[in-house]
Amino acid sequence: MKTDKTENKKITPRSEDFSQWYLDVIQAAGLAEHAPVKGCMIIKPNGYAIWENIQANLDAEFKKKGVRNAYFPLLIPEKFLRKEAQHVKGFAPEVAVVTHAGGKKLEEPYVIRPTSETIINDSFAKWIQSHRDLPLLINQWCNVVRWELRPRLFLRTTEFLWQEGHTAHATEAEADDFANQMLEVYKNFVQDILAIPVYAGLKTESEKFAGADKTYTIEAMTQDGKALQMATSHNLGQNFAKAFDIQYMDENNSPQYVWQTSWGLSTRTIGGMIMVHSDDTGLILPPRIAPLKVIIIPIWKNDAEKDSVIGQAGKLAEGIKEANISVKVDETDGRPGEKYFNWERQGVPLRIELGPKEISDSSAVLVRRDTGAKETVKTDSLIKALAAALDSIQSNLLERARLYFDSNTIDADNMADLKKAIGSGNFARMKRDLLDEKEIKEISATVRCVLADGNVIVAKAY
RNA sequence: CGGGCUGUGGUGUAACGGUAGCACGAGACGUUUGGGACGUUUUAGUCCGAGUUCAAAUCUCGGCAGCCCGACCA
Repeated sequence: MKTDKTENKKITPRSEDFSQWYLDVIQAAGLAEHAPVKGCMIIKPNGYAIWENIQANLDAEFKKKGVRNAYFPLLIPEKFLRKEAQHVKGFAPEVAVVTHAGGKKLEEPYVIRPTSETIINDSFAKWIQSHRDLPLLINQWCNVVRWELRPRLFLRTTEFLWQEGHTAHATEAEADDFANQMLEVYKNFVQDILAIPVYAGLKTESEKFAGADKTYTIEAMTQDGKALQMATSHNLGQNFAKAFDIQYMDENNSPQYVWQTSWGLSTRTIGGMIMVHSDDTGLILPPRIAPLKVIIIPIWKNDAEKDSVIGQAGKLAEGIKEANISVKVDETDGRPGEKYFNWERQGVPLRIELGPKEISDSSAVLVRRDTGAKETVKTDSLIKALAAALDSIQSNLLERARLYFDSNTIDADNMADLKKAIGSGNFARMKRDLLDEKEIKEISATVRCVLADGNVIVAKAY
Protein backbone atom coordinates (compact mmCIF):
# COMPACT_ATOMS: atom_id res chain seq x y z
CA MET A 1 0.00 0.00 0.00
CA LYS A 2 1.15 3.48 -0.85
CA THR A 3 0.60 4.79 2.64
CA ASP A 4 3.27 2.44 3.94
CA LYS A 5 5.91 4.36 2.09
CA THR A 6 7.25 7.21 4.12
CA GLU A 7 9.40 10.25 3.48
CA ASN A 8 12.71 9.64 1.89
CA LYS A 9 14.68 12.33 3.63
CA LYS A 10 17.91 11.46 5.38
CA ILE A 11 17.76 11.24 9.13
CA THR A 12 20.07 13.65 10.94
CA PRO A 13 22.46 11.67 13.18
CA ARG A 14 21.89 12.01 16.92
CA SER A 15 25.43 13.21 17.45
CA GLU A 16 24.88 16.11 15.07
CA ASP A 17 21.56 17.47 16.32
CA PHE A 18 19.44 15.45 18.71
CA SER A 19 16.29 17.56 18.31
CA GLN A 20 16.45 17.37 14.55
CA TRP A 21 17.07 13.63 14.75
CA TYR A 22 13.94 13.24 16.84
CA LEU A 23 11.83 15.16 14.34
CA ASP A 24 13.37 13.28 11.42
CA VAL A 25 12.60 9.91 13.01
CA ILE A 26 8.97 10.87 13.51
CA GLN A 27 8.68 12.02 9.93
CA ALA A 28 10.52 9.07 8.45
CA ALA A 29 8.38 6.62 10.40
CA GLY A 30 5.20 8.46 9.44
CA LEU A 31 4.07 8.81 13.05
CA ALA A 32 2.84 12.40 13.14
CA GLU A 33 3.07 15.81 11.57
CA HIS A 34 2.34 19.38 12.54
CA ALA A 35 -1.24 20.56 12.27
CA PRO A 36 -2.04 24.07 11.04
CA VAL A 37 -2.82 24.94 14.66
CA LYS A 38 -0.01 26.06 16.90
CA GLY A 39 1.38 23.24 18.97
CA CYS A 40 -1.07 20.68 17.65
CA MET A 41 -0.19 17.52 15.80
CA ILE A 42 -1.84 15.14 13.44
CA ILE A 43 -1.22 11.61 14.58
CA LYS A 44 -0.88 9.52 11.44
CA PRO A 45 -1.93 5.87 11.20
CA ASN A 46 1.54 4.55 12.09
CA GLY A 47 1.57 6.69 15.22
CA TYR A 48 -2.03 6.09 16.17
CA ALA A 49 -1.60 2.33 15.93
CA ILE A 50 1.03 2.60 18.67
CA TRP A 51 -1.37 4.59 20.81
CA GLU A 52 -4.06 1.96 20.27
CA ASN A 53 -1.67 -0.68 21.55
CA ILE A 54 -0.82 1.44 24.56
CA GLN A 55 -4.53 1.82 25.25
CA ALA A 56 -5.22 -1.88 24.89
CA ASN A 57 -2.42 -2.84 27.25
CA LEU A 58 -3.14 -0.28 29.93
CA ASP A 59 -6.88 -0.59 29.77
CA ALA A 60 -6.63 -4.30 30.53
CA GLU A 61 -4.48 -3.52 33.57
CA PHE A 62 -6.91 -0.89 34.81
CA LYS A 63 -9.76 -3.33 34.54
CA LYS A 64 -7.85 -5.84 36.61
CA LYS A 65 -7.89 -3.21 39.34
CA GLY A 66 -11.65 -2.90 39.06
CA VAL A 67 -11.55 0.42 37.22
CA ARG A 68 -14.39 1.16 34.82
CA ASN A 69 -14.35 3.53 31.85
CA ALA A 70 -16.68 6.49 31.47
CA TYR A 71 -16.72 9.71 29.51
CA PHE A 72 -17.15 13.28 30.67
CA PRO A 73 -17.53 16.46 28.58
CA LEU A 74 -14.74 18.32 26.85
CA LEU A 75 -16.12 21.62 28.12
CA ILE A 76 -16.05 22.47 31.79
CA PRO A 77 -17.90 25.42 33.38
CA GLU A 78 -15.18 27.87 34.30
CA LYS A 79 -16.51 28.21 37.81
CA PHE A 80 -15.80 24.52 38.44
CA LEU A 81 -12.12 25.16 37.93
CA ARG A 82 -12.18 27.94 40.51
CA LYS A 83 -13.53 25.72 43.25
CA GLU A 84 -10.15 24.31 44.25
CA ALA A 85 -7.71 27.14 44.90
CA GLN A 86 -4.41 25.39 44.15
CA HIS A 87 -5.88 23.70 41.11
CA VAL A 88 -7.05 26.88 39.42
CA LYS A 89 -3.79 28.60 40.25
CA GLY A 90 -1.85 25.80 38.61
CA PHE A 91 -3.91 25.58 35.47
CA ALA A 92 -5.25 29.09 34.84
CA PRO A 93 -2.31 30.18 32.67
CA GLU A 94 -2.69 27.29 30.30
CA VAL A 95 -6.41 26.84 29.84
CA ALA A 96 -8.25 27.73 26.65
CA VAL A 97 -11.61 29.33 27.30
CA VAL A 98 -14.74 29.25 25.15
CA THR A 99 -16.44 32.62 25.51
CA HIS A 100 -18.69 32.69 22.46
CA ALA A 101 -21.10 30.14 21.02
CA GLY A 102 -24.34 30.12 19.13
CA GLY A 103 -23.47 33.51 17.73
CA LYS A 104 -23.33 35.29 21.06
CA LYS A 105 -21.26 35.79 24.14
CA LEU A 106 -21.74 33.14 26.81
CA GLU A 107 -22.95 34.23 30.22
CA GLU A 108 -20.94 31.43 31.71
CA PRO A 109 -17.69 30.70 29.87
CA TYR A 110 -16.41 27.15 29.46
CA VAL A 111 -12.85 26.01 29.66
CA ILE A 112 -11.60 23.26 27.42
CA ARG A 113 -10.47 20.60 29.88
CA PRO A 114 -6.80 20.68 30.80
CA THR A 115 -7.66 17.72 33.08
CA SER A 116 -11.03 16.62 34.39
CA GLU A 117 -10.84 16.54 38.18
CA THR A 118 -13.42 19.27 38.53
CA ILE A 119 -16.14 18.05 36.23
CA ILE A 120 -15.70 14.45 37.31
CA ASN A 121 -15.83 15.33 40.98
CA ASP A 122 -18.97 17.33 40.39
CA SER A 123 -20.52 14.02 39.36
CA PHE A 124 -18.83 12.06 42.12
CA ALA A 125 -20.60 14.29 44.62
CA LYS A 126 -23.90 13.00 43.26
CA TRP A 127 -22.83 9.42 42.77
CA ILE A 128 -21.39 8.90 46.20
CA GLN A 129 -23.86 8.73 49.08
CA SER A 130 -22.89 5.75 51.14
CA HIS A 131 -19.76 3.90 52.18
CA ARG A 132 -21.25 1.16 50.00
CA ASP A 133 -20.54 3.33 46.94
CA LEU A 134 -16.84 3.21 47.71
CA PRO A 135 -14.34 2.76 46.35
CA LEU A 136 -15.42 4.44 43.13
CA LEU A 137 -12.89 3.74 40.38
CA ILE A 138 -13.34 5.59 37.08
CA ASN A 139 -11.12 6.14 34.07
CA GLN A 140 -11.58 8.01 30.84
CA TRP A 141 -9.65 8.01 27.57
CA CYS A 142 -9.81 11.46 26.09
CA ASN A 143 -8.05 14.52 24.76
CA VAL A 144 -7.06 17.54 26.83
CA VAL A 145 -5.82 20.99 25.89
CA ARG A 146 -3.07 22.94 27.61
CA TRP A 147 -1.80 26.13 26.06
CA GLU A 148 1.88 25.29 26.26
CA LEU A 149 4.36 27.91 25.21
CA ARG A 150 6.94 25.65 23.75
CA PRO A 151 5.41 22.60 22.12
CA ARG A 152 7.27 19.59 20.77
CA LEU A 153 5.73 16.71 18.83
CA PHE A 154 4.43 14.07 21.25
CA LEU A 155 6.41 15.44 24.20
CA ARG A 156 4.39 18.56 24.78
CA THR A 157 1.55 19.33 22.41
CA THR A 158 -1.26 21.79 22.92
CA GLU A 159 -3.84 19.07 22.55
CA PHE A 160 -2.89 15.57 23.58
CA LEU A 161 -4.48 12.20 24.14
CA TRP A 162 -4.31 10.50 27.47
CA GLN A 163 -6.21 8.51 30.02
CA GLU A 164 -7.11 10.00 33.37
CA GLY A 165 -8.20 7.84 36.24
CA HIS A 166 -10.20 9.27 39.13
CA THR A 167 -11.02 7.41 42.29
CA ALA A 168 -12.68 7.98 45.63
CA HIS A 169 -11.97 5.97 48.77
CA ALA A 170 -13.16 5.77 52.34
CA THR A 171 -9.78 6.21 53.99
CA GLU A 172 -6.59 8.11 53.47
CA ALA A 173 -4.53 4.94 53.63
CA GLU A 174 -6.62 3.25 50.99
CA ALA A 175 -6.33 6.20 48.63
CA ASP A 176 -2.59 6.45 49.07
CA ASP A 177 -2.26 2.73 48.52
CA PHE A 178 -4.31 2.96 45.35
CA ALA A 179 -2.24 5.85 44.02
CA ASN A 180 0.83 3.69 44.57
CA GLN A 181 -0.80 0.70 42.91
CA MET A 182 -1.48 2.76 39.81
CA LEU A 183 2.07 4.04 39.74
CA GLU A 184 3.13 0.40 39.85
CA VAL A 185 0.83 -0.36 36.89
CA TYR A 186 2.50 2.44 34.94
CA LYS A 187 5.96 1.39 35.94
CA ASN A 188 5.38 -2.21 34.92
CA PHE A 189 3.78 -1.19 31.66
CA VAL A 190 6.57 1.20 30.74
CA GLN A 191 9.30 -1.29 31.64
CA ASP A 192 7.73 -4.52 30.43
CA ILE A 193 5.95 -3.31 27.32
CA LEU A 194 7.79 -0.17 26.26
CA ALA A 195 11.15 -1.53 27.49
CA ILE A 196 11.96 1.74 29.23
CA PRO A 197 13.65 1.74 32.64
CA VAL A 198 12.44 4.45 35.01
CA TYR A 199 12.94 5.97 38.40
CA ALA A 200 9.81 5.89 40.52
CA GLY A 201 9.48 8.46 43.25
CA LEU A 202 7.70 11.38 44.75
CA LYS A 203 7.52 14.86 43.27
CA THR A 204 8.71 17.73 45.42
CA GLU A 205 6.25 20.28 46.79
CA SER A 206 6.91 22.69 43.96
CA GLU A 207 6.66 20.04 41.24
CA LYS A 208 3.55 18.24 42.37
CA PHE A 209 0.15 18.41 40.70
CA ALA A 210 -1.85 21.52 41.50
CA GLY A 211 -4.43 20.29 43.95
CA ALA A 212 -2.68 17.12 45.10
CA ASP A 213 -1.22 16.26 48.48
CA LYS A 214 1.35 13.98 46.87
CA THR A 215 2.37 13.28 43.31
CA TYR A 216 4.10 10.02 42.46
CA THR A 217 6.01 9.91 39.20
CA ILE A 218 8.02 7.70 36.92
CA GLU A 219 10.94 9.35 35.13
CA ALA A 220 12.71 8.00 32.07
CA MET A 221 16.04 9.02 30.55
CA THR A 222 16.29 9.95 26.89
CA GLN A 223 19.39 9.30 24.80
CA ASP A 224 20.53 12.87 25.27
CA GLY A 225 20.51 12.47 29.03
CA LYS A 226 17.33 14.36 29.78
CA ALA A 227 14.52 13.32 32.06
CA LEU A 228 11.04 12.66 30.77
CA GLN A 229 8.07 12.25 33.05
CA MET A 230 6.24 9.22 31.68
CA ALA A 231 3.25 9.11 34.03
CA THR A 232 2.05 10.48 37.32
CA SER A 233 -0.29 9.28 40.04
CA HIS A 234 -1.67 11.70 42.59
CA ASN A 235 -2.89 11.35 46.12
CA LEU A 236 -5.43 14.17 46.14
CA GLY A 237 -6.21 13.92 49.83
CA GLN A 238 -9.57 15.55 50.51
CA ASN A 239 -8.86 18.71 48.53
CA PHE A 240 -11.41 18.09 45.82
CA ALA A 241 -13.76 16.26 48.17
CA LYS A 242 -14.06 19.44 50.19
CA ALA A 243 -14.23 21.73 47.18
CA PHE A 244 -16.98 19.66 45.57
CA ASP A 245 -18.59 18.40 48.76
CA ILE A 246 -18.13 14.71 48.13
CA GLN A 247 -19.37 13.08 51.32
CA TYR A 248 -20.66 9.64 52.22
CA MET A 249 -22.38 8.18 55.26
CA ASP A 250 -20.10 5.78 57.06
CA GLU A 251 -21.14 2.67 58.99
CA ASN A 252 -21.97 4.84 62.00
CA ASN A 253 -24.24 7.04 59.91
CA SER A 254 -21.89 9.95 60.17
CA PRO A 255 -20.94 12.04 57.09
CA GLN A 256 -17.32 11.79 55.88
CA TYR A 257 -15.37 13.35 53.06
CA VAL A 258 -13.86 10.88 50.60
CA TRP A 259 -10.13 10.47 49.92
CA GLN A 260 -9.15 10.60 46.28
CA THR A 261 -6.58 9.82 43.61
CA SER A 262 -6.05 10.69 40.00
CA TRP A 263 -3.49 9.31 37.56
CA GLY A 264 -2.62 9.75 33.92
CA LEU A 265 -0.45 8.65 31.04
CA SER A 266 -0.41 10.44 27.69
CA THR A 267 0.76 10.29 24.09
CA ARG A 268 3.98 11.77 25.44
CA THR A 269 5.09 8.20 26.19
CA ILE A 270 5.35 7.66 22.43
CA GLY A 271 7.86 10.49 22.27
CA GLY A 272 9.71 8.91 25.17
CA MET A 273 9.85 5.59 23.42
CA ILE A 274 11.31 7.19 20.31
CA MET A 275 13.94 9.07 22.30
CA VAL A 276 14.97 6.02 24.30
CA HIS A 277 15.20 3.30 21.64
CA SER A 278 15.58 4.68 18.16
CA ASP A 279 18.86 5.03 16.27
CA ASP A 280 20.31 6.96 13.33
CA THR A 281 18.56 4.64 10.90
CA GLY A 282 15.18 5.56 12.32
CA LEU A 283 12.48 4.28 14.63
CA ILE A 284 12.95 1.19 16.76
CA LEU A 285 9.85 -0.23 18.41
CA PRO A 286 9.85 -2.80 21.18
CA PRO A 287 8.05 -5.88 19.80
CA ARG A 288 5.39 -5.84 22.50
CA ILE A 289 4.13 -2.43 21.41
CA ALA A 290 4.91 -2.62 17.69
CA PRO A 291 1.70 -2.63 15.64
CA LEU A 292 3.53 -4.63 12.98
CA LYS A 293 6.01 -7.13 14.37
CA VAL A 294 7.20 -8.87 11.23
CA ILE A 295 7.59 -7.70 7.64
CA ILE A 296 8.19 -10.24 4.92
CA ILE A 297 10.21 -9.10 1.91
CA PRO A 298 9.81 -11.43 -1.04
CA ILE A 299 12.72 -11.40 -3.49
CA TRP A 300 12.52 -12.46 -7.12
CA LYS A 301 14.29 -12.13 -10.44
CA ASN A 302 11.46 -12.72 -12.92
CA ASP A 303 7.70 -13.08 -13.10
CA ALA A 304 7.73 -16.82 -12.57
CA GLU A 305 9.82 -16.43 -9.45
CA LYS A 306 7.71 -13.53 -8.31
CA ASP A 307 4.52 -15.60 -8.34
CA SER A 308 6.10 -18.48 -6.52
CA VAL A 309 7.89 -16.33 -3.94
CA ILE A 310 4.84 -14.22 -3.17
CA GLY A 311 2.79 -17.37 -2.90
CA GLN A 312 5.23 -18.85 -0.40
CA ALA A 313 5.43 -15.57 1.50
CA GLY A 314 1.65 -15.55 1.79
CA LYS A 315 1.70 -19.05 3.23
CA LEU A 316 4.35 -18.10 5.75
CA ALA A 317 2.34 -15.05 6.72
CA GLU A 318 -0.75 -17.19 7.30
CA GLY A 319 1.15 -19.41 9.68
CA ILE A 320 2.61 -16.44 11.51
CA LYS A 321 -0.81 -14.83 11.88
CA GLU A 322 -2.15 -18.03 13.36
CA ALA A 323 0.55 -17.76 16.00
CA ASN A 324 -0.89 -14.36 16.81
CA ILE A 325 2.08 -12.38 15.52
CA SER A 326 1.21 -9.39 13.35
CA VAL A 327 2.81 -9.72 9.94
CA LYS A 328 2.65 -8.25 6.47
CA VAL A 329 4.08 -9.18 3.08
CA ASP A 330 5.56 -6.30 1.09
CA GLU A 331 4.38 -7.26 -2.38
CA THR A 332 5.18 -3.93 -3.98
CA ASP A 333 7.39 -3.72 -7.03
CA GLY A 334 10.35 -1.92 -5.49
CA ARG A 335 13.80 -3.38 -5.07
CA PRO A 336 14.57 -5.26 -1.89
CA GLY A 337 17.10 -2.70 -0.66
CA GLU A 338 14.55 0.05 -0.91
CA LYS A 339 12.08 -2.02 1.08
CA TYR A 340 14.58 -2.86 3.81
CA PHE A 341 15.35 0.82 4.16
CA ASN A 342 11.69 1.75 4.25
CA TRP A 343 10.64 -0.76 6.90
CA GLU A 344 13.68 -0.24 9.06
CA ARG A 345 12.90 3.43 9.53
CA GLN A 346 9.36 2.49 10.51
CA GLY A 347 10.72 0.46 13.37
CA VAL A 348 9.37 -2.98 12.46
CA PRO A 349 11.25 -5.27 14.87
CA LEU A 350 11.80 -8.23 12.57
CA ARG A 351 12.24 -8.70 8.84
CA ILE A 352 11.98 -11.94 6.91
CA GLU A 353 13.79 -12.15 3.60
CA LEU A 354 12.38 -14.81 1.35
CA GLY A 355 13.78 -15.56 -2.10
CA PRO A 356 14.23 -18.55 -4.40
CA LYS A 357 17.32 -19.55 -2.45
CA GLU A 358 15.42 -19.88 0.80
CA ILE A 359 12.44 -21.57 -0.80
CA SER A 360 14.56 -24.27 -2.40
CA ASP A 361 16.13 -24.74 0.99
CA SER A 362 12.85 -24.59 3.02
CA SER A 363 14.25 -21.75 5.04
CA ALA A 364 13.94 -18.00 5.62
CA VAL A 365 16.31 -15.25 6.67
CA LEU A 366 15.45 -13.31 9.84
CA VAL A 367 16.92 -9.85 10.35
CA ARG A 368 16.63 -8.01 13.66
CA ARG A 369 15.96 -4.28 13.66
CA ASP A 370 17.77 -3.66 16.93
CA THR A 371 21.11 -5.29 16.10
CA GLY A 372 20.88 -5.93 12.36
CA ALA A 373 21.83 -9.56 13.03
CA LYS A 374 20.85 -12.06 10.34
CA GLU A 375 19.89 -15.65 10.94
CA THR A 376 18.75 -18.39 8.56
CA VAL A 377 16.07 -20.66 9.96
CA LYS A 378 14.20 -23.66 8.60
CA THR A 379 10.61 -22.97 7.69
CA ASP A 380 9.23 -25.64 10.00
CA SER A 381 10.77 -23.97 13.03
CA LEU A 382 10.06 -20.44 11.84
CA ILE A 383 7.32 -19.60 14.32
CA LYS A 384 9.44 -20.67 17.23
CA ALA A 385 12.39 -18.69 15.90
CA LEU A 386 10.22 -15.61 15.42
CA ALA A 387 8.83 -15.77 18.91
CA ALA A 388 12.31 -16.22 20.32
CA ALA A 389 13.73 -13.37 18.28
CA LEU A 390 10.91 -11.02 19.29
CA ASP A 391 11.46 -11.87 22.95
CA SER A 392 15.15 -11.36 22.53
CA ILE A 393 14.67 -7.96 20.88
CA GLN A 394 12.30 -6.90 23.63
CA SER A 395 14.72 -7.82 26.37
CA ASN A 396 17.73 -6.48 24.50
CA LEU A 397 16.07 -3.08 24.16
CA LEU A 398 15.31 -2.94 27.84
CA GLU A 399 18.79 -4.09 28.73
CA ARG A 400 20.41 -1.60 26.39
CA ALA A 401 18.28 1.23 27.80
CA ARG A 402 18.99 0.16 31.36
CA LEU A 403 22.71 0.08 30.75
CA TYR A 404 22.56 3.62 29.43
CA PHE A 405 20.27 4.66 32.26
CA ASP A 406 22.48 3.25 35.00
CA SER A 407 25.76 4.41 33.57
CA ASN A 408 24.40 7.92 33.16
CA THR A 409 23.16 8.27 36.70
CA ILE A 410 25.96 9.66 38.79
CA ASP A 411 26.07 9.78 42.56
CA ALA A 412 27.00 13.21 43.78
CA ASP A 413 28.10 14.30 47.23
CA ASN A 414 28.03 18.02 46.67
CA MET A 415 26.71 20.67 44.30
CA ALA A 416 29.92 20.87 42.29
CA ASP A 417 29.69 17.17 41.40
CA LEU A 418 26.01 17.51 40.70
CA LYS A 419 26.57 20.41 38.33
CA LYS A 420 29.29 18.50 36.55
CA ALA A 421 27.03 15.49 36.11
CA ILE A 422 24.15 17.59 34.77
CA GLY A 423 26.50 19.47 32.47
CA SER A 424 27.67 16.27 30.84
CA GLY A 425 24.17 15.01 30.20
CA ASN A 426 23.75 12.78 33.22
CA PHE A 427 21.25 12.32 35.99
CA ALA A 428 22.57 13.18 39.43
CA ARG A 429 21.58 11.24 42.54
CA MET A 430 22.20 13.06 45.78
CA LYS A 431 21.09 13.34 49.39
CA ARG A 432 18.21 15.74 49.58
CA ASP A 433 19.64 17.96 52.28
CA LEU A 434 22.78 18.61 50.22
CA LEU A 435 20.78 20.24 47.43
CA ASP A 436 20.98 23.92 46.69
CA GLU A 437 17.68 24.63 44.92
CA LYS A 438 18.84 27.97 43.66
CA GLU A 439 21.94 26.58 42.01
CA ILE A 440 19.89 23.79 40.48
CA LYS A 441 17.64 26.35 38.88
CA GLU A 442 20.60 28.28 37.57
CA ILE A 443 21.77 25.28 35.57
CA SER A 444 18.23 24.69 34.24
CA ALA A 445 17.92 21.37 36.01
CA THR A 446 15.03 20.21 38.18
CA VAL A 447 14.54 17.79 40.99
CA ARG A 448 12.76 15.02 39.16
CA CYS A 449 11.77 12.92 42.13
CA VAL A 450 12.53 11.79 45.63
CA LEU A 451 13.41 8.11 45.74
CA ALA A 452 12.25 5.69 48.41
CA ASP A 453 15.76 5.70 49.93
CA GLY A 454 15.55 9.45 50.46
CA ASN A 455 17.93 10.37 47.66
CA VAL A 456 16.73 12.74 44.99
CA ILE A 457 17.22 12.55 41.23
CA VAL A 458 18.18 15.78 39.53
CA ALA A 459 18.30 16.23 35.76
CA LYS A 460 17.46 18.49 32.89
CA ALA A 461 14.05 17.64 31.60
CA TYR A 462 11.78 17.83 28.59
C1' C B 1 5.54 34.90 26.93
C1' G B 2 10.82 37.36 25.83
C1' G B 3 15.26 36.78 22.50
C1' G B 4 17.49 34.69 17.89
C1' C B 5 16.76 32.24 13.17
C1' U B 6 13.34 30.76 9.37
C1' G B 7 8.98 30.18 5.84
C1' U B 8 9.61 28.95 -2.44
C1' G B 9 5.96 22.30 -5.86
C1' G B 10 4.72 16.63 -1.35
C1' U B 11 10.31 17.01 0.42
C1' G B 12 15.16 19.51 0.01
C1' U B 13 17.06 23.69 -2.34
C1' A B 14 18.29 28.03 -6.26
C1' A B 15 16.95 32.83 -8.32
C1' C B 16 20.97 41.21 -8.20
C1' G B 17 14.07 44.31 -6.88
C1' G B 18 13.20 42.24 -13.52
C1' U B 19 11.42 34.92 -17.49
C1' A B 20 10.36 31.19 -10.50
C1' G B 21 14.99 26.89 -11.94
C1' C B 22 17.14 22.20 -10.13
C1' A B 23 17.06 17.54 -7.45
C1' C B 24 14.26 13.98 -4.95
C1' G B 25 9.21 12.41 -4.62
C1' A B 26 4.54 11.37 -6.99
C1' G B 27 1.79 9.54 -11.87
C1' A B 28 2.28 6.74 -16.81
C1' C B 29 5.15 3.31 -19.92
C1' G B 30 9.34 0.13 -20.41
C1' U B 31 13.71 -2.34 -18.51
C1' U B 32 14.87 -4.02 -13.58
C1' U B 33 14.71 -6.58 -8.55
C1' G B 34 19.64 -10.68 -2.66
C1' G B 35 20.89 -3.28 0.62
C1' G B 36 18.27 3.17 -1.07
C1' A B 37 17.66 0.85 -9.62
C1' C B 38 17.53 3.11 -14.63
C1' G B 39 15.41 5.39 -19.23
C1' U B 40 11.41 8.24 -21.55
C1' U B 41 7.48 11.31 -20.15
C1' U B 42 3.89 13.97 -17.06
C1' U B 43 2.94 16.60 -12.59
C1' A B 44 3.15 20.32 -8.96
C1' G B 45 5.43 25.99 -5.73
C1' U B 46 6.91 31.77 -3.65
C1' C B 47 2.60 30.88 4.20
C1' C B 48 -1.50 34.87 4.73
C1' G B 49 -2.66 40.27 4.50
C1' A B 50 -1.29 45.16 3.71
C1' G B 51 2.51 48.72 2.01
C1' U B 52 6.81 50.73 -1.09
C1' U B 53 7.81 50.28 -6.50
C1' C B 54 6.93 50.76 -13.49
C1' A B 55 8.05 45.88 -11.33
C1' A B 56 8.25 42.02 -4.98
C1' A B 57 9.94 35.18 -3.64
C1' U B 58 13.39 39.27 -2.77
C1' C B 59 12.40 45.59 0.64
C1' U B 60 8.87 47.41 4.96
C1' C B 61 4.88 46.46 8.48
C1' G B 62 1.31 43.14 10.60
C1' G B 63 -0.52 38.18 11.17
C1' C B 64 0.09 32.85 11.13
C1' A B 65 3.38 28.71 11.61
C1' G B 66 8.16 26.13 12.55
C1' C B 67 13.17 25.49 14.83
C1' C B 68 16.73 26.97 18.76
C1' C B 69 17.73 29.49 23.68
C1' G B 70 15.30 31.25 28.07
C1' A B 71 11.05 31.68 31.28
C1' C B 72 6.91 28.56 31.92
C1' C B 73 5.26 23.64 31.64
C1' A B 74 0.57 18.77 37.67
